[in-house]
Amino acid sequence: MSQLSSGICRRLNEAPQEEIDQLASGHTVQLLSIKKVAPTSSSTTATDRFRIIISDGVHFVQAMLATQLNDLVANGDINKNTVVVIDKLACNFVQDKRLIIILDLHVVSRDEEKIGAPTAPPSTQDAPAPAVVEAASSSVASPAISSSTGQTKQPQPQPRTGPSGRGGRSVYPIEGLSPYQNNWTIKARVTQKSEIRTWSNQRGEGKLFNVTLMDESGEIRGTGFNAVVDELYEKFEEGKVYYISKARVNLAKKKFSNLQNDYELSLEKNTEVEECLETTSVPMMKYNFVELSSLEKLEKDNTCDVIGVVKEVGPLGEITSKATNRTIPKRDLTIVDMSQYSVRLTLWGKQAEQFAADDLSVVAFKGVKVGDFGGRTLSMVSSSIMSISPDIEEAHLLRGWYDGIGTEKNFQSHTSGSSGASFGGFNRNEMRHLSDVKESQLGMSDKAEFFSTRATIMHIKSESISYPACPTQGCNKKVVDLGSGWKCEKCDKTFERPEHRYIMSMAVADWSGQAWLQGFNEAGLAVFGKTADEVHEIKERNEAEYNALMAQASGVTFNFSCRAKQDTYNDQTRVRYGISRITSLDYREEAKHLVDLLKSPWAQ
DNA sequence: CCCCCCCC
Repeated sequence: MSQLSSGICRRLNEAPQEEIDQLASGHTVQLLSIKKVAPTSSSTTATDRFRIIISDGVHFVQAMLATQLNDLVANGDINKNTVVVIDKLACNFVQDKRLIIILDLHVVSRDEEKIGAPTAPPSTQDAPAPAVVEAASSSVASPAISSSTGQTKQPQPQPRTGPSGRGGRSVYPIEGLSPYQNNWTIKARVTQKSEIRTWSNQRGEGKLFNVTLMDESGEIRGTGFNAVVDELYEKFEEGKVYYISKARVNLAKKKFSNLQNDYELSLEKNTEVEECLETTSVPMMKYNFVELSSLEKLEKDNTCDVIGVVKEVGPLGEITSKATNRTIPKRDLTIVDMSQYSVRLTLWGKQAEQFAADDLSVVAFKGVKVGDFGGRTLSMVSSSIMSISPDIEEAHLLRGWYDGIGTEKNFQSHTSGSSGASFGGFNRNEMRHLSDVKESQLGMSDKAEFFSTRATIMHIKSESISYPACPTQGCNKKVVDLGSGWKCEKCDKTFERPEHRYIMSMAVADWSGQAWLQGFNEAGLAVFGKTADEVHEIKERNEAEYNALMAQASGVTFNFSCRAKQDTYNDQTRVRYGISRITSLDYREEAKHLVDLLKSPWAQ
């Protein structure tokens, strides 16, 4: 049986604020209960908070587990009756309550019985009872603590203990900040500082910037508006540590940040910021990594932290923003992790241009945004941080795994899904035979369904394979021949000549059956190797040559990604299969896939 | 008080 540090619970409950620091570590306690407190947002584990009742065998008190220790609960490392040594804690005085936060601990033993018959410590006039933090939205902490003895405690009046810590400052852990307290100072590292951004909408206009502030207990986002931008923007430097006080604590909007904090700071005109040169106790960066396999559980537009091996570095490209018409450099990376998933991650601007990691580097990303194009994608945003080969445990683990066995692995991509067209590589997991597509009635429900298939073109309806389209980039609407020119109703413009685009219907077959697929411009280009304009011109000029072209296209095999969807035409409802992607067979890839199949568990 | 972050 373990020896507990009897007396510590009572002391934690009674010690004045300035003495708590001396109680901060080395105590052996038993965890009587670990309970998740009401989460503030739906399903993410990132925001879970655990309330723990710790016992010294005589008394028990409540504490919160710092969120960076949540894994201990998730992994089952700590449990009811686990005996641990608290290596670090912080106590935080909130109005008439005190809030104990366990910052670090290690397990002494697990399979223990409950030790002793601990009771709630006697209440004292001088010491506030431990706070119960229910959730971000609770405006008043619950006065009750649950316990095996069924006792409850009433909140005690809060004695105003004087500020402690360096130079008369009361340094609070970020984790303990809440709107219900003033006179705090945090000591935090700026891990990220945004550009100054301006906005203009119905409610007005202005400018702002964000910083991410971090200490050993947690992190919080700070925002400064307008005049505060002028005041503080230059003062903050990424990587430096500051004492910050007199900022307002507001509820955070979770959708726009994955920081583990229910609150954020509004930096005000009178907010005090002073650089602190003693920085050793403040860690450099905090991550809350999610596995790539679990990205589908996150909603679009959430942000997350991921760490992966950069398996592919795409070429530098650029896109033209539809909203602003500006061109923006971009580069796609494909990253993979130990969950054996891969995902595309897009870099923008300078980061896209200057990306220069070695092949197969481990790269950590903080605060990247989740997209749902063809499944799941990730994108850097202004508040994201990319760190190449970071010196952190997760990076070393991943490095070792990848170099050891990861190289040989196949990675599942996030490109199936039912949310959009297929992207990138051909998705073999959605591979169906044509008979299977029909038998399983894909597309017979109300929503579109997606599948891939390898099939051979048997016949192309050759009477009409293209239409005259508007040449405006991205319009593609059919234009009307006015005799004097071609008019686009949508663009309200007349053009000297149209740009033909493919629209074709073709019969394809595999060993199991056949189907009619609808193909558009991309499909025509792949099948004929010519633009629709060129083929149109051939058709006008030389019927025999056109027919030869059609004949040539038959008998060729492609991989198709298709969208199956019901539609009704002339009172007849049927499923149509649209080609969303078509690729020529790459025999090397096909053979590799066959080898993978042979190696897969169900082939053994 | 922002929360846009672009394209397929």
